[in-house]
Amino acid sequence: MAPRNPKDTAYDRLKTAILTLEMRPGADLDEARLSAEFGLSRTPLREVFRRLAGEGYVDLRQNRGARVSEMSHTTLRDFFLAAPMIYGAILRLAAENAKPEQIDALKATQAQFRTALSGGPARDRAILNNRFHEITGEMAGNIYLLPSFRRLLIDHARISMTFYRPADADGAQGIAEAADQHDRIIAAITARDAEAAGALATEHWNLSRNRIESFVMPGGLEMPLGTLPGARSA
Amino acid sequence: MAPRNPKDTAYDRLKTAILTLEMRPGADLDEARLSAEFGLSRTPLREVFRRLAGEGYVDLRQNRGARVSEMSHTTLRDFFLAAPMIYGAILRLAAENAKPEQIDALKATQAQFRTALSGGPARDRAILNNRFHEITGEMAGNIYLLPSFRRLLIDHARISMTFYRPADADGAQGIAEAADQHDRIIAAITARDAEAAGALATEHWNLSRNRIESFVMPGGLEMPLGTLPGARSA
DNA sequence: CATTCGCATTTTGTATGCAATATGTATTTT
DNA sequence: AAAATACATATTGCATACAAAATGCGAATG
Repeated sequence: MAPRNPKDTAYDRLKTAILTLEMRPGADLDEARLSAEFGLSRTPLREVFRRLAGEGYVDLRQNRGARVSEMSHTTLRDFFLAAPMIYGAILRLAAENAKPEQIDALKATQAQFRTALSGGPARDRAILNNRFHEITGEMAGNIYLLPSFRRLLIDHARISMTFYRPADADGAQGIAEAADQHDRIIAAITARDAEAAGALATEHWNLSRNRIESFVMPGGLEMPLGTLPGARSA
Repeated sequence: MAPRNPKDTAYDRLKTAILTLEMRPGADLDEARLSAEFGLSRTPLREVFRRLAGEGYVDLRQNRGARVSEMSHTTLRDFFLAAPMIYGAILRLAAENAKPEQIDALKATQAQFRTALSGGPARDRAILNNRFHEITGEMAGNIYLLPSFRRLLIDHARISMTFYRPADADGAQGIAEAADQHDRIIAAITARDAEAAGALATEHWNLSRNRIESFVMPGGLEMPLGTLPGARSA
């Protein structure tokens, strides 16, 4: 879990920073600054950028710096088109193929996630939720589905950060519900029940979508129009 | 289409070599030899390797060379699990979102493909078929589906190379059928008929799978068992 | 006063040399 | 003779120096 060499450290730190929105979409990555920060020369750092680019964390532009990959309205739409299908497939396959040690890892991560729910920082919640889903991807073990799945998880983490933040009552409710779904997912996988797992994927995404919808399209502020100067007050 | 700088040239040549099986799965890429061949130093070539690795063309191993990504029985199974779903989604979205100039590009590629069918080398057929599907991916324009779709196309090209080779009668028949399906795909996309496009995806994969099945599991050679020494001939 | 052009500065890209790691081979040891 | 080990060779990884490209700024011009 703890990478020794500075290169893997740089990779991990950048990855985490991007997932938690510590580095905002569109922000550019300064080779000089970061190589100094991680105590490593530009050459290996640039290789880390290439790797991150391949996985969808950053975008590279010719003769221009690397940038944290963007998120737009379009991507949000595309996201909810692709996510249920891919995640449904992943969970089905996870239920069919999960190895015992992977199930143990999933349970351990879920335990940590629950701990983070009661008191940890939003950052930890998002990272542990991400890790939970990463493991389901490993369980499925289909190398053709993983690239898209991993790409989805990146933006899922970033979108989630909005509602893993200091939560209002509704937000906390949603998070608790998500945690319960995780438990049911673990149960379905343990029971090798592909059907149930697939159904849970849909459920899990519906919850996510509802939370995001209410975030993107809030109820509307209840404020009267201002009165024009010269107009008579009622 | 023609990349100027040696870096893009290296990227393109390696990509093509891998897709056409000119570089076999598992073959290792010699930094020294290739950098000499492409007339560029090891540093940028290593960056090309990172890029190719991110897209699934090669695998990188710590302190070991880069290798052309492997294909096994397992991957073939995973392939046919994932392909119909992803490709179905891609073609649906392509029908919904294709832009006129993309449709033109698709038609142009299909024309070239047909030309290559009558007389061109197997290599060209595979590359043009690959290009055809790449364009449908661009039409769909969903950044979350593309990573898996592109990964599938790599192995699709490599698997296809087996039956785009000097074809027997059955093989030629299959290729002609595939070309016809391409035309129907173009028609569905032009008509913005997502349903038809999705159905054609399934059809297209069934054809592929049948061809591969008959290649992987051939009819069986009709040869009698050899007689044991000392056994009496009938 | 806005715009454009040229120059200085910053940033990205590439080459090379050296360090670290892996690989192959010959020698020694049992 | 087989196995293990030490050494030589080859290959990969990293840092630095230099080249090329982009950016920002100021001056000149309309």
